[in-house]
Amino acid sequence: MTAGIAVDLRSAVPPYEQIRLQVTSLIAVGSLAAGTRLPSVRSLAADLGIAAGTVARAYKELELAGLIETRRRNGTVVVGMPDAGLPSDGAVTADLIAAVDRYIAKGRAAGLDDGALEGILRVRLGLSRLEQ
Amino acid sequence: MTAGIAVDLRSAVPPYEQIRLQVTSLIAVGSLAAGTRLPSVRSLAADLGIAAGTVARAYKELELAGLIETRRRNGTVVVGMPDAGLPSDGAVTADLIAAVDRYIAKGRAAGLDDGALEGILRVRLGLSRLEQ
DNA sequence: TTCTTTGTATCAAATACTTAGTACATTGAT
DNA sequence: ATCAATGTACTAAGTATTTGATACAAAGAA
Repeated sequence: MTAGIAVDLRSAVPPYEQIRLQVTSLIAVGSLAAGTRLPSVRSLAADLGIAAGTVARAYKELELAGLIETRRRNGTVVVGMPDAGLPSDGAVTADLIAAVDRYIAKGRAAGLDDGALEGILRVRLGLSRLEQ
Repeated sequence: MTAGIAVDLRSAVPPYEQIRLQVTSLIAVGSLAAGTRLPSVRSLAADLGIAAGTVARAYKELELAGLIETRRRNGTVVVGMPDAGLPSDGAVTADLIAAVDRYIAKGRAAGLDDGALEGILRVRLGLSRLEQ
C-alpha cells in the first residue's frame, strides 16, 4: 500500500517534496497515528514508480523535522507532530503559539505569503540581513 | 541609496527573491510609504553589486503583485499593500504589525532569541499551510 | 528634435536542484 | 553465523532556475 500517498510527476513540486508534504498532512490530520509504520523506501518507490532515493530523501527530511523516526531493520514509524521546538514552558508556550497563529491568520487575511510574513518579522526584530 | 535593501549572495535564497521579500516587508511595515520612489534598477543593482536584470525581475514581480508601479521615464513608485477585499488596508496593516509585535513581546518575555522566534514562525507556517 | 534616464526583452552561460542507480551499513530474524 | 530487509551515502546525469550582458523601447528634459 502507499498509505494514501500519490505523486504527480507533471507537477512543478518535486516528488520528494510532494511525499514530505503528504506525510506531514496525514500526520497532522491524524490519518497517520504515532507508532504507525510507513512503507519502506523501496516499496513506496516501486508503488509510485520512482527511485528509492527519492522516497529516502523525503523520509530523511521528515525525520529531521521530528515527525518520523527510522530504525534500520524496523523501518520507519510515525512519532507525531513536533511541539514547535520550544523550551517546554507549558503556559508560556501555548500563549506564544496563539500569538504567532494570530499573526499568521492576519497576514493570510491580508493576502501575504509565507516569505512576506517572515520578512515582516525580521524587519520588526530589527534584523536587516536575510539569512538561511 | 539602497532604500534599506541588502542582499546576501551566499544565501540559498536567490538575490531577486531577497529583494522582492525585503521590499514587500518594507511596504507592509510602512517603511516605504505609497508614492515613494524606489531606486532605479541600474542604481540599485550597482549598489548591490549585481546585474540590472536581477533587480528588474524583482520589480516586475512586485508590480504583478500590485505593490509597486513602474512608469517608463519616471521610475518605480510604491503603490501600497494590496487590500485583499478587506475593510481599510491601513487598519489591516496596523493590525498586522500589532500582531507581530505582540508575538515578539511574548517571545522576549519567555526568554527567546530572534532565531527562535523565526524558527517558531516557520514551523507554524508549515502547519497552517497544511490546513488550507 | 535630440538626449538621457528609465524599465523591458531575450538569450547564453553559470549555477543549483532533483533524480535514479549503485554500493554500503545496520539490524532483527532464522 | 547467516540472511534478508531496511535506511544511507555517493555520484553522474538530466533538468530547472538564476544570472548577467546586450540590445531595445518608452518618455520626459533640454
